[in-house]
Amino acid sequence: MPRKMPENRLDRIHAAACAAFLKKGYGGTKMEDIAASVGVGRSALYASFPTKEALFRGLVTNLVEHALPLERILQGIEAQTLPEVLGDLIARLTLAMSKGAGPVLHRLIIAEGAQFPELGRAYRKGVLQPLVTTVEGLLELGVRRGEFTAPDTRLAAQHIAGAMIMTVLWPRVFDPRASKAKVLEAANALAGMLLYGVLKR
Amino acid sequence: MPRKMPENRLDRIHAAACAAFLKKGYGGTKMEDIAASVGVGRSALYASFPTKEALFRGLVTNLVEHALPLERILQGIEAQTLPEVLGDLIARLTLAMSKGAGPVLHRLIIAEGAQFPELGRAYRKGVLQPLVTTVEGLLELGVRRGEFTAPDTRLAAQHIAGAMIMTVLWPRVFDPRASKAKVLEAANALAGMLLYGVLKR
Amino acid sequence: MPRKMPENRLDRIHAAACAAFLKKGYGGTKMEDIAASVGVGRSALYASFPTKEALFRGLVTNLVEHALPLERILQGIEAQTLPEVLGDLIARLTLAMSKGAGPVLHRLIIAEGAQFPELGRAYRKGVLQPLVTTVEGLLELGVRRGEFTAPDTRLAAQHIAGAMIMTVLWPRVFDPRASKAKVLEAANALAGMLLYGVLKR
Amino acid sequence: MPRKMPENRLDRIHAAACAAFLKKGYGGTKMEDIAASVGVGRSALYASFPTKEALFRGLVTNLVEHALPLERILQGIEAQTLPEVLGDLIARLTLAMSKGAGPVLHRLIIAEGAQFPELGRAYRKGVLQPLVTTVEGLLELGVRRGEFTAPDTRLAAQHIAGAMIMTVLWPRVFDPRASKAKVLEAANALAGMLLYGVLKR
DNA sequence: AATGAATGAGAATTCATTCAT
DNA sequence: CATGAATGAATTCTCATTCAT
Repeated sequence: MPRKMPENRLDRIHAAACAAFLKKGYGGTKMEDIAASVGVGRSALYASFPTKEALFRGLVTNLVEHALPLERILQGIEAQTLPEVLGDLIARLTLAMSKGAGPVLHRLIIAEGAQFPELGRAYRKGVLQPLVTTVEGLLELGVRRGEFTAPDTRLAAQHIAGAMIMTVLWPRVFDPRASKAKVLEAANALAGMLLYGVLKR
Repeated sequence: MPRKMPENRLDRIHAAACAAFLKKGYGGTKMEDIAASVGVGRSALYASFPTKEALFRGLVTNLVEHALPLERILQGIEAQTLPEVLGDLIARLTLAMSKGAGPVLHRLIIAEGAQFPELGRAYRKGVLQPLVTTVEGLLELGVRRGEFTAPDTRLAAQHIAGAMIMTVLWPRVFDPRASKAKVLEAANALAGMLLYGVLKR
Repeated sequence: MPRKMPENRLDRIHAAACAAFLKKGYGGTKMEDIAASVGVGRSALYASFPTKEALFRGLVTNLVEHALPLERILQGIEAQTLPEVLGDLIARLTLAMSKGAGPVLHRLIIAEGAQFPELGRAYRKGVLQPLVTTVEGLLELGVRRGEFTAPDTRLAAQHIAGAMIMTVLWPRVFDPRASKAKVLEAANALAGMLLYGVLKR
Repeated sequence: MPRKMPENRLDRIHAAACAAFLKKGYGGTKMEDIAASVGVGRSALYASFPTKEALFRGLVTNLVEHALPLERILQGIEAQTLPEVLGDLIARLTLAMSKGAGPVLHRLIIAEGAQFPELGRAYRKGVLQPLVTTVEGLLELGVRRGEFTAPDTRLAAQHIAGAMIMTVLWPRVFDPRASKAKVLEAANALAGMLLYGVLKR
């Protein structure tokens, strides 16, 4: 069986690297960890990537590209009113970002962003900016319409984006034993809180 | 004049290590980086710490101990009504955690927590739990009094805590060029949003 | 052609390590000494042994196992009378122990035994005890038969064993310029002296 | 009490170094080991010796000078017949060499002689040669008188010297639990065996 | 294309030695 | 003089990367 399936070889490496980098960080991950996880020898990895750094960059770049399914989520929103749209966006996007390798990306950027400035830039451009901009757009529209209130829409959008990311990160980083099932609840609760606050009306 | 001040030697090492670990992470930081920053030779560090790992653990443990000036902040709050108390707590604590080495700790835990499980535990016990518990306590009281609304006070408290941490982290991690002056504004804006939401009443 | 013979790699390392440890002792031997002698880079050694200490232990353990060809020697003895058997044993065993890496072991144990207690134990169990016990057995038999005289057979056996080891060690340690050709003579002379003493009858 | 007794400072260092080098060998002994044992700081040693090597050389040279109390022993011998003189010499010298730091020297030379050739030479010249020569002299005299028999008096003398050294070494190196009380017995038994052999007459 | 043996550039750590006090 | 802090050279061990097969 020398011809297994070289097609998704790259994907399998990415998956293995993803898990390894998540657990040990860039510096703590050995090429052997990844190779063993894929089931090949160290040297085989070098057929797909010239260096460990290239592998890492490729992985993160790839994650960035799929991290924010904005368009898919936006198209799926059927709500009519602006507040409902924003709430749906927050809840659905948070949920979507929690799936699969989503949480990994944020963690890697927080951990290694300073050492790989261009990855930080790519993340900001590909994830943070679109997210913040989209939210800010909705907020501004709402403020103009008198439906939302926010002294500084950009700051508010940043806080909303940050809270979403933190919600995605929480079970992985701060609560290892958390049941994955709670993700949906958490996303909805977040949306509610950001829209209505905790103050009873 | 290296023979002059062995008094605060440990503090100086901690400060240098703090900066280095923040920038490069644990694995990426060389003892030489720290030593050079302190202004001594590599081996001088070993007079204060037996290993690099011990230095890291000591640093993080120290950061954990000073990360959450809960009591000081609580005593400083003069507000009377419950909503004002919670808002003050969020704003002041977020501001306090943004000072000095505060942001470093969160970043290190997110980055290296998986490799140093006991540090993760110490962080959860010394920072996360007190913060979440305190906020949850206020929320529950408010809910009982009919002043707050929250379907799941624990989840809400987690979200609030998470948002505070993310606010602390944001300028360091996601927005390197952000002016430090905005921290106060950001903290206040966060408190406002979490209390009132973005929905106009 | 370094890719040619990984077969006896371990043996070659052992041989090189043997020579190096003999000349410089454990502490004085650098991994590089051994590597250079084998003709490989430092790191190649770590494919065969996890640490320098493991290499040393492995070597000594190996030497212990082959240090005392008691059975082979005993089977080769054709003498009939007990005195002749003992004399043959002393002479032949001393000669055999002088061959190859034999002398190295005794020297290493004397030099490093205190730092590696378990190696000392292995040496006592694998070399000293069998040798002393065998000699003591012959002595006791002879004493019972009235052919030997020894107030304390165990002490006598220890002295005989010690004299044999010293004879093996002498040319290497105390007389670097001694011709190797004298080994046979020395072994025979030792056997004669231990049997008959120097006193003329 | 800043002026304790710097007189015997050198002796105390020698004693401490002796114990340390015996236990760990030259390479394995740290200056701190010795300093701590003397009860001073590392740097204080450098007032007495310029380097670790000089300390070691000085120690060994000193030991060599006192290792073989030939004259004292010879003067103490009251025996009249040649065999008795030789027997007394062997027994008394072996006993004398077992006292104090005696065994240390032989062990150090066996262990480190190859790394310090001049110490080996000093040992051969100051210990081995006088011992072998003296014994050989007695043997030759005895052979001429018809009292001793030895095909090769030099070889016989070497064996006797070697057996004596080994007897001195045995309890320290090969039998750590041996009671020190047995030394006298062992010395006498050795003398008997070397004179008369084990063969019953 | 894949392997595994080999490499060499580090990185942490140790320790003899120095020197200001 | 003695000390303790500091140093820097050495040494072990690791790991990304290469290359003959």
